[in-house]
Amino acid sequence: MSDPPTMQTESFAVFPNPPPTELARFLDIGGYKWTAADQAGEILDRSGDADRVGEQRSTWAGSLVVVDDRAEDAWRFCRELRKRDVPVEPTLILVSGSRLDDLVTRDDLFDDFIIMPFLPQELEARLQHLQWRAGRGVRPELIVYGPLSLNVETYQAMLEDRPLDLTYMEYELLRFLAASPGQVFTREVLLNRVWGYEYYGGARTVDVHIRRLRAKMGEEHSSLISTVRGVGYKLGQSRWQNG
Amino acid sequence: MSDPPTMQTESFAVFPNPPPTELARFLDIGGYKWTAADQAGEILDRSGDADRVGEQRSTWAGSLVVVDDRAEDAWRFCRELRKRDVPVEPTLILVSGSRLDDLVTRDDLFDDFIIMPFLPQELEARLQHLQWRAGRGVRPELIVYGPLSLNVETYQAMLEDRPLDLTYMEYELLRFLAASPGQVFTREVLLNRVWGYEYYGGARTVDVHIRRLRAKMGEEHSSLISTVRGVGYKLGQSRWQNG
DNA sequence: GGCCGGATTCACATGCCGTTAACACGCGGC
DNA sequence: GCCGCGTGTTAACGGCATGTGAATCCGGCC
Repeated sequence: MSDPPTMQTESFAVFPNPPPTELARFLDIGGYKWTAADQAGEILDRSGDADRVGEQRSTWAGSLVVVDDRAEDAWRFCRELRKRDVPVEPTLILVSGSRLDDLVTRDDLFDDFIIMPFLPQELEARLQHLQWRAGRGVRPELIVYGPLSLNVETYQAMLEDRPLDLTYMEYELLRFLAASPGQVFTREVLLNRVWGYEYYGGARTVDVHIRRLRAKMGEEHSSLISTVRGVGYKLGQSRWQNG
Repeated sequence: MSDPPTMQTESFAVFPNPPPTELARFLDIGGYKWTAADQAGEILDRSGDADRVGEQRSTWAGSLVVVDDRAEDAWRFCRELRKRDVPVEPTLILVSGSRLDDLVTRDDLFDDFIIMPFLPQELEARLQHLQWRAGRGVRPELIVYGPLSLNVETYQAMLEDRPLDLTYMEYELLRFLAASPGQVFTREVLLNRVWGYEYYGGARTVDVHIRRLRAKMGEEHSSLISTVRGVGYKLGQSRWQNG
């Protein structure tokens, strides 16, 4: 039936190794997984061979190829990737303005390109659009804390790979807490930020919703939300406290 | 009127009218044929009707849409073009850096984009690459999700190999949902994206169309569209593993 | 140990919100 | 013009999420 939300073990293949710092920074900050290589072989070896033991078999979200100094190597890299049946697509080319002419007659080797130096927002948008074209949709926006993960787009919550079905208010409250794990929020703050600034209700309302959340989380995880007596609630324990 | 019979008079549809001078200059210098318009209707009228006398029937190489001041109009332009059976594709968006955010969640409306102000060489390369892609027919015309499949070109919907006959609005709504399976859309978003930004109507309208869709899908498949209480609707199950 | 403030738990009333049916309007065809 | 159809609106219904009050429990403090 409907496939589970693809747990992103998918990573991007990046040429060259090491990639330009601005690219590495972008990928790391954006939370993308990536693997750099100088030879297409290194990538392809890691793809197939499920029988290879002890090593994680990777699937690929696409490839990012920098065409600059080592232009010939870069294009060879692309050509290699396209040859194999293991799709490491889509391919996005990062090209310096002076090498724009390299693109002509090579349309078959890439799916999109971007000029360096690039705006992070532009690269973000291009990657997203490529993913969309590939039928993968936008990569899910997830809030993860320990065993808990919230998919903001589908309004789904998972606890240790089991779905948690929450009501609207429960979800909103949990999402707010999970957005700042470890931070304590007073009931008043929670009422303002989750229920809305114009909301005037008793402070007990928060208590009850916390209670319902804990109940749905089950006994073993109910302590994920901890009470700070006299103050309010927070998600998770502070590390320095008692331990 | 005296073009050689083999000569296609393909030109680019351009929004808005008049386009920014830098774009007009680029097109003229590059020897591209183009026609600017403010309404998609002007473009579409010029497409069909071969019997229309004294007026040149045009075929289109693609469309160039500037998203800047009149962003809403621009997106409506794109949407109109995508709806019709007359393909005015591929679509390239020219967007100012400050409006890059407009691109997210609109992946279905364009094939590529470029940031203004642009390098002529970059636009040249993008147009060429788009043409190359178009020749290969890369654009997917089938949307498939589980037992449901939509043929975007023929406006036909199938459910478990049985044809579903849907009205126009029903089809548009279902297509929009199916384009991002699992993602929840509020009624407001659906009204904006499916009915159009200029549409102001009651939110109940969405409910009723969802109801009609579910009815036509039959009892066994009506759960394909799931309700997220307090939020909106989405395509796909609320829980993906047995439950 | 007793007192007290605060947190937890339970039960219940309320009203929001999704569902559904029925109707009104506009448009195109016969 | 009439009729059928696609579409949007309105209203009634009903379920369930939500909020509230009260009882109970717990932890800290004198």
